[in-house]
Parts: sequence; structure tokens; C-alpha cells
Amino acid sequence: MSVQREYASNMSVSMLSPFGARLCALGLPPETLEEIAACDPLLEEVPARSERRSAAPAGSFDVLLRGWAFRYRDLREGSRHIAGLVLPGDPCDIDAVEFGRSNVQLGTLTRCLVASFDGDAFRDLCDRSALVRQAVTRLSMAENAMLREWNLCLAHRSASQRMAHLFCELHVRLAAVDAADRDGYELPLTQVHLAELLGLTAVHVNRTLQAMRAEQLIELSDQQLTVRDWDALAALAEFRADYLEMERAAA
Amino acid sequence: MSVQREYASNMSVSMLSPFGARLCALGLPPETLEEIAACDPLLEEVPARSERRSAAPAGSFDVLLRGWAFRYRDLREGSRHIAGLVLPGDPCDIDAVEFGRSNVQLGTLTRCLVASFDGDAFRDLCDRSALVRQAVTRLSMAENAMLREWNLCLAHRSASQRMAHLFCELHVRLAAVDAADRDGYELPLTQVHLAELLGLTAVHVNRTLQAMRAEQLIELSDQQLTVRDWDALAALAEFRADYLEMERAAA
DNA sequence: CGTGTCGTTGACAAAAATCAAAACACGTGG
DNA sequence: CCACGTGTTTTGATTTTTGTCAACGACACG
Repeated sequence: MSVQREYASNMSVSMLSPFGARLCALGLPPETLEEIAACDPLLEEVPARSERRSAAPAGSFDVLLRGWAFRYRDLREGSRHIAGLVLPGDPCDIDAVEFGRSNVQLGTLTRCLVASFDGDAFRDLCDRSALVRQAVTRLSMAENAMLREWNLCLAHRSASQRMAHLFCELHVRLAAVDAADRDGYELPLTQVHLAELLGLTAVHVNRTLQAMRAEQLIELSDQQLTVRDWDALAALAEFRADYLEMERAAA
Repeated sequence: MSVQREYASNMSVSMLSPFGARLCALGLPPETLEEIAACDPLLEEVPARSERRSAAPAGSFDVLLRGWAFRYRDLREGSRHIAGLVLPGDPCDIDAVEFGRSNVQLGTLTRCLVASFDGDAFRDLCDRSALVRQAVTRLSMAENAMLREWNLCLAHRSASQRMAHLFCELHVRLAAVDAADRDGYELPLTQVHLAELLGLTAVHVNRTLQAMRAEQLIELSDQQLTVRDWDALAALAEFRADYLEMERAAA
């Protein structure tokens, strides 16, 4: 391995730091990131508010490094389902690794930086390295845990509870990649986005937000969310962070 | 390897046939099942209507071979969320493989036969065999796909659409393990179970079922579901089976 | 026979969707 | 600078969907 190559690889490791944080939170050793970084990802900037972009063009393994994105699916006549938010450190579409192509649409909310690993090279690496394949498995299972939790919310909780749960989950996930203050974070979503995500109408989202503001739970203006009363918010949502903390679950 | 051992292993392969069908549907070669079967699972009968059973006691890897089971979680005061149905060939809790213990509750609807692989032995096998670890990854991703689809249903579809979607999905999943007729299948769920699964009240489930019967979509009595009009049912649910057929997606 | 579970029904209340419109911010071009 | 279009937030009135509460009948089982 040439010096340039090693240098490039080290650069990659530091570039990939949010992804490294994710792997670490999943209980994976630092070598995992080094092995993956050796794949030399392509770094790509994506402008804000882009849509109709495949999550992993050409079956590559794409990881979001900076910015906010979301997975979505169009429904009949103008309606849309946002299947989940993609935050720094998250894979855009983990399934693409196994199945060689993506059938998820990805949209961006802010300007994003994406690390794109060549699909075939990454799959080769999976075959060679048990650690890397284990990382893929755990990333998939982490997503699984979030989906299950969100399922429960959608099935059994009210509009305000879902909203509260989303805000709590985002706080914890953003904090894990140093993108949240102690009492809030930037939330680059419109009320329409929230509606598509929560499975509500935009009108109802608006009224729910107003109720939550009136109850002194949160403030939200200019894309900035401030949590006024974390305990009350978490209690409303019946939020427990354990499903997000796989490493503790593994211990 | 002794003759007895091989013999036992061959026995296992045939015992495990529903699980083999799953692996095959996920695009995995037959060797995968053979390697796994060599782990010599314990076969365990579980009586019908048992509850409060951990999905994978002692971190074992458990696979349902016969019967119906479900994953659930208790909520505040008497209410309960059924997170998913476990059909023959399905792992009871795939996460237990990676995290060495299960925090999912499992209940049975009918008498069940479960193959239980020793946790540590199975994890050793994962480390040795890329194929087996890949199987775990794909099983996790398959569950992921179902969760995503169900998420969409819960978020954006009405009671009758959810119900229709459930019936369609079950038909396809049961057919994959030869447990469905062309026009229906046994459905060992009470209306209360359906309610906990669909995120509705039992009363509303009852009324929704009646409406679907009145519209000649289905019949349901004595735990036997008959699909009267598949096309109309699938259209109502906006059901497309592709998310269940990973092998085709991979092709 | 009681007792329990399950399916069913009716009357009513709450949650959320729908429809329509206004208020507001923000850029762009005249 | 203003007029204009567009996207976002807000509001009110109304309807639809679903939940809640209470009760009853069928049926299995001890």
C-alpha cells in the first residue's frame, strides 16, 4: 500500500467520523471503520431540497456525513410517505449492500455530504472481512429497532405523542453525532414534512404543535427546536432511549 | 464427523424445511441451511396460547418451524402492542444473534415447534462462515422490509386498508411455506389480537370485518379466512408483494 | 349451572381529516 | 420600490373515522 494511499485512507477515517461514531455506538471496534475507509469512498455534495434521487445509485453503499436527508415513497395522487430521516452517520440505504440496488427514494432537506462506497468493492470487502459484514448486520438491526419503535407509535399513540416521540428520538440521535445542544437542535423540516413523516395532515400537525407550545413543552420557530421541558416531553411520548443504544443492550 | 452426526444433520435439514424455504427465498444457496443445521438445534414444543415467554431464552437463535406465534410488548394499563406475527420459517428474534440476548416477548397462538440453536455455537458459526452471517443479515433485512411496509400502512391507510393488507401479506407469506390454500388459510387470531396488531380497537375491528364481508371481499369464521375477491382486496390495500420477495429484488 | 372468552350491537365522544381561505415570508422581475 | 407568485403557517367550519362505554348473546368448560 502506497504512502499516498495510506494518507488518503487516514483522511477518510477522519472525514467519516460521524459514521465512526455510529459504528462505535453499535459496539464495533475501531478497526471496522479503518477497514471500511480503505475502500476509498467518493465524497459527494448534494444540494438542499433535492428529491427523486435514488438512495444508492448503482448499488453503492452510501453514508450521510453531513446534513439532513429522508427516505420516502410516493403514494397515489400527490400524497407521500416519509419512511425515515437520515442523519449524519446513517447509511442512506443499507439494503443496497445485500441486494446490489436500491429501491428507496432519497430527498435532502439541507445541503448534504455523502460518502459513496463502490458497491462491488464494498461487497467484496464484506466477503473478506467478518467485521465489516457484522457492521452491516448491526446497522440493519439498529434500523430495525427504530422501525419497530416507530411502528408502536403509529399504531398506538396520538398525534401529540408521536410528535413528542419524534422530537425525543431526534434529540438522542443528533446528540450521538454532536449535532444537538443540550436544550434543542436545528430542525430543517416544514410542517408538511412532519405530516408526511408522522402520518398526519399538515393542518393537524400545525394544531398539535400549537398545543405543545401552549403546554410549554417546546418552542419551534425558524427551523430551531427548543425543548422547554424534557421530562414532560419524554413522559408524553413514553420515550425510553434504550432502543437507540444497542451497545448498552449488548453489554 | 461421525455417521450418526451426519445422519442427525440430515434429519435436521429436513426438519428445518420451512426455514430452508425462507433462506432460499432470500437468494441463499442450499449449503447455508446445511451449515446451520450442523449446529444441531434443540427441538421444542410450545403449547398454544402461551405468553410472557422470551423470544430467545439465553440468547439462543430460535426459529419457528410449525405453528403461529407473535412478538409483543405490554403498554401501560392492560393495553398491548403486537409487533409482528411469526410464521413457520421465521426467526423468533433475529436480533438475539448479534446482541446475545432477547428483549422481545413471544406469545403463541397455536401449538408451536421451535428449533433452538445454541447462542454461542451459532455466533461461532457466524464468525467462521460468511454465508451464515450473510443469512442473518438478509433475514434482518427481510424483516426490515416488512416493518417499513407496515409502517406505511399504519401511517397512511384506513382500518379496512390495513386489514386488507394484513390478509394479503399473510397469504403470500403462508404460501411461501405451503401453509395456504389458493383461496384462503387458517387464521388463528381473535379480533382482539387483530386489534392489537393493527392498532385499532376490537370493536372497530369487528365493524371493519363486517364491512369487508358485506363487500364480498372475504369470509372469516371459525379461524378460517377465505378470500372471496383477491384483486379487490389487493387493490383496497394497495398491496404489492415485491417487498416480500427479496430474491427477485436481488435479481 | 355459573363463569369466562369471544363476537356483536348501540349510543355517544374524541381525534383527526377535509375544505376553504386568509396571513405571512420571501424571492424575482418589472 | 412595488407587484407578483410561491410556499409555508395559521384559522374556522364541518365531516369522517375511530375510540369509548355499556350491554347482550353464543358457546365452551368445569
